Amino acid sequence: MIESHSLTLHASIIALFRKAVRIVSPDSKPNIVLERPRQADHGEFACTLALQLAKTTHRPPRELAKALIDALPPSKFIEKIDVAGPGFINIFLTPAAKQSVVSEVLNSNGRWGEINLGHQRRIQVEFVSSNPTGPLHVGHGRGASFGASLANILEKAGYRVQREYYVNDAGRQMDILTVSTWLRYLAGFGSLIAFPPNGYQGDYVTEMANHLRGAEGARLVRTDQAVLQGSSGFAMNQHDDVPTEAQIEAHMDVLIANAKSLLGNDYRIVHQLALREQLADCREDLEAFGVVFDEWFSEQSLYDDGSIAKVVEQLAAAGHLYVQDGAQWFRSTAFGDEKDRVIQRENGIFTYFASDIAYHANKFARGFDVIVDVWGADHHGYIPRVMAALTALGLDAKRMHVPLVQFVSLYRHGEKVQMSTRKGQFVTLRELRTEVGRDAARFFYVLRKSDQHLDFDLDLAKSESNDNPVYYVQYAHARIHGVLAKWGGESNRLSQVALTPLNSPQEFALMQWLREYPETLELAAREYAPHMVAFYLKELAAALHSYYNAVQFLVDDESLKLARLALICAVAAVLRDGLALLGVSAPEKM
RNA sequence: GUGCCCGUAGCUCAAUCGGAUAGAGCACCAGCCUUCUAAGCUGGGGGUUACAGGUUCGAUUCCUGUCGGGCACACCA
Repeated sequence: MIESHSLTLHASIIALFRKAVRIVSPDSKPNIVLERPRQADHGEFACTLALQLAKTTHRPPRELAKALIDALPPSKFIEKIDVAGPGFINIFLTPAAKQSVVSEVLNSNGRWGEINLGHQRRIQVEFVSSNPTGPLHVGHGRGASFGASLANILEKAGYRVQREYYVNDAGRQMDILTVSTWLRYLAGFGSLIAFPPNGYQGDYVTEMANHLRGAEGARLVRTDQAVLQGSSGFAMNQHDDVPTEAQIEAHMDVLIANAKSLLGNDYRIVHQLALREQLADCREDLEAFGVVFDEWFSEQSLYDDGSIAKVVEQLAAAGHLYVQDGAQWFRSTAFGDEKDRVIQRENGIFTYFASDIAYHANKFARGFDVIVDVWGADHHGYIPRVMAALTALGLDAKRMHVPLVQFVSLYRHGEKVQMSTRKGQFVTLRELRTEVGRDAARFFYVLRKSDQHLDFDLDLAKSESNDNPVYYVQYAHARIHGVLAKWGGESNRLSQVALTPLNSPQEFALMQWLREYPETLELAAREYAPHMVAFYLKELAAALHSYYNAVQFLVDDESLKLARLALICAVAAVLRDGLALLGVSAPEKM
């Protein structure tokens, strides 16, 4: 990390206050915090130290504030200090201290905003992790945007980040996809079996069936009687009664079992084809969305290498398991969960919870200092049991964090669009990307707090995409580039120019925003809140547009011109950097 | 029923670990292009922060309760 002048400025002012406290109130050890006042006439920094100390010292805050200011050692950065309101200490920087940020940005080689919050600790961000049973939909898009932006921000904040996708390639949902593909394949050879209501009904399944036919010919065809052997047959068309949920699931169980026994080792061929095609599709889709993973971690591998059996043994050996009704239970209530959880079913099959324990134990074994799981909000009840299991294994569950991303509701023609992956009635991420564009989609997704429901109005996003705030930010960047292009000089020169001509309110406002960039990133990284970066960029763009309308850049006064160009060049650099963190492009022309 | 999240301008949302006069965008009204991009700017109206208490110098923020919305409460994944 570069030694930031901005941070030393911040730190040096805190150091001044620490000295002042030693004189005014030697016994106090307060946590000294500098705030950014919302209003410009409250200075560049504000300190609430006097208000904090008032309680313990039993002295009026304004009097304390005055005493602190008197005791403050002089600083070349500080123009003046005021006491305001109930006892705020407002600090006003000298013009030179404010202007210096411009050359800092321009001389940072694109590293402005880097902070050392992470101290190069290893952090894993796992996100999306959607079942590879169909195309990603708009809900996954939010998780993808959030996770990818968060990972970028954490990297900028000094963490070594690994981006991971957990592939649920081992469960029943994959079996259902496999059977669905096979049934479509059979239908292509004249099978009359009714397609089960809980099968995957999207067109992509038929496509995979065609690929299967191309690769294997008629080799995998079996008779309808054999495929349906042992099923109640409710799903045949002649049946009028509406089947119950349990009947539907039982029917699927029979189909899966029959498929496995009828196809033998060839079942794996169908399974692998479906998995391979879905993963490839998913990866391509995400990459086009600007979301790239370092690792695609297979759930199946945890079965194959015995990891799951191993953690279950570990838990058993530690006395955390018991048997009831033939199933094996984990006593998670001993670790704060509200009820105990089944880890191995009566039929001997491990639950998803079991593989999840093994997966998280594996993450810890890989040596990450911090583990971040980005989950949908509907999984919130799942957190305590995973934490419980990790604690039971002797791992430090506090190193795991689970930011929850709330649902996305899609609106089309003013009506809520119902989404169901199985029935194939959903708007896919791919469709969304095509309709509103990658930049708008990525920005729109992180434009609200992750724990807030997101209403995505497709018509608005499509028909009035010019109103999308992303264009506002990108336009600021394009405008700056336009000016620099018109000027035609060497941008590198600008990092050396004298900045003293910059003294208008708009210029000081812009410089203040530039200085806040690292602080915004620190907060966003701390709180796992990429939306802060999006809001920051809107503010910075607003300050730029305002400035753009107020002054002329290419003026005759050479020193004034260069100083102004240096300022907007620095603004462009920060806009570009911030947009990149969010996976949004920074066009030079619009 | 129990647990978690949420409730802020007409609408969509912010608000820097409790800070100063709660801010933007959209919509509405009035202005600004002979000059570097008007996808822009300037100004204006719009609020009992769901409600009632509590904690303190200070509460949208923390605590309790009520009302309203979402989600979760499997030997599913």
